[in-house]
Amino acid sequence: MKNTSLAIDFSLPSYEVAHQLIGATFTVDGVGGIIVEAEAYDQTDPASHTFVGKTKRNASMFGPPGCVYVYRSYGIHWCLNFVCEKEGHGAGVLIRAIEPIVGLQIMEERRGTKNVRLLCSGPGKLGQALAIVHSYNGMPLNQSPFELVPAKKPVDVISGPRIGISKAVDLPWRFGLSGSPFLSRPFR
DNA sequence: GCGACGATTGGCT
DNA sequence: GCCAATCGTCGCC
Repeated sequence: MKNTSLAIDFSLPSYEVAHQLIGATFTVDGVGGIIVEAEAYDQTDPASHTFVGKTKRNASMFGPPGCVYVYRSYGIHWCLNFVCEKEGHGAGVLIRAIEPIVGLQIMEERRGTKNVRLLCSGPGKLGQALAIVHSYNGMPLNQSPFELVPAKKPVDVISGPRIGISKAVDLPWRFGLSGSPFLSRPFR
């Protein structure tokens, strides 16, 4: 499948947005790179944080599309999502992996490694490398410190089952840049 | 108030 | 491959 989008349309269903995001460049305070892996979630999905309805934690995912949803994972990591579809729908995309491009040295320092493959190859690592903090929760993507630039050329996108979930494990809502060495795990 | 459990990671066997 | 770390959120008593 080819990603042919010229702009990210966050009013689309989350699986469409996740597909469009592959190949886009995303930075926080000028640090980041190319999104190579993302997963879609929505309210009809038992694996989604929003499946149980609106709560204090997931409230921003029921907010306007094009904003971020930040949550704490396993009491340790900060994970980053983009809100999709329509206010009140509870849909979003988890950003799982980025190919590090800009601000490599800063990311190396934050992550404590010089192995570029280990900088952003997972939602928790990415959160640490880009210094995602809870105060970003609900903030719009189209303004500082965020910058999101769609892929300029079509890229090869592959899909498969999502990772680390126990419900709806068969839904192929994980999307990735074909052949990228910067994925959290390979597609098969 | 209390307990179970994660959209994970990194270190050890 | 297995497992501990670590804590906010949610569900139930």
